[in-house]
Amino acid sequence: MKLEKAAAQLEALGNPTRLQLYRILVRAGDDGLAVGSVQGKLDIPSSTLSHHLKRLVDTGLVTQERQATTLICRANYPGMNALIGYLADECCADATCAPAASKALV
Amino acid sequence: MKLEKAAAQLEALGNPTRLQLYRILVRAGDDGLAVGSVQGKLDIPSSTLSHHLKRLVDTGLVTQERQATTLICRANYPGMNALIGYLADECCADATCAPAASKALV
DNA sequence: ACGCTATTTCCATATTTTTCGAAATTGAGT
DNA sequence: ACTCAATTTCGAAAAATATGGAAATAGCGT
Repeated sequence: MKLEKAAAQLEALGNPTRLQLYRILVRAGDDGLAVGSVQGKLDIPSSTLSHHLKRLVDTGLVTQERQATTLICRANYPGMNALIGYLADECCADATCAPAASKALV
Repeated sequence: MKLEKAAAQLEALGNPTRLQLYRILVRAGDDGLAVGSVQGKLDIPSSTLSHHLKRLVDTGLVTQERQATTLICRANYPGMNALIGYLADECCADATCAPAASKALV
């Protein structure tokens, strides 16, 4: 994982609306969720939602798949895990990282 | 961990310069690093560095401690772990999270 | 082809972020 | 008090982001 990519993903998640959006997709699981359904849950204009979604897709945190007229969105778990791995790796490079939490990631 | 706080921390790390800065502090370990030393490694103007550092401190990812005229900066490991925990928690809320990695965090 | 629904793109604006020189501040040490 | 070094604050300009209305597009079903 390159620093630039990690930063882009972190920035993508670093917006309350997008973090909430991502969380909704995570909750939806493997079935994913149509853009319209997400919109219903977030109650924001479709154009705004589309912009945020694009950001998440572009950074590799979300994938999309067409099903007829609707677009199914899914959280990209491996992508998130790579990011978490990157952070944990940084965090524990020094081994003084307090909790055993991220060590389990190694 | 509240969504707002998580988003603020993610946004703070979501800037290449700040992520690099944070990484430098992580590498420095418990001894921490003076602002001036960090500046030497990053080669950016002090005022710019100060702004970035403030952002990391404000979001709780970095702590600072005065030692005479120099300010020692340290990565806040527990803070980072809380963030990683939050992300992992989100990621695995659905249990379809592919790798076993973040499961170990629970 | 037409109509319908879902979603995106275009465009424009308000806000926030990034950047950094210059000036101010802080805290020894003398 | 004075000076030097370290760091922050001020002020300001350029760039990026966030937001959303309106128009365009895509893809069925008829």
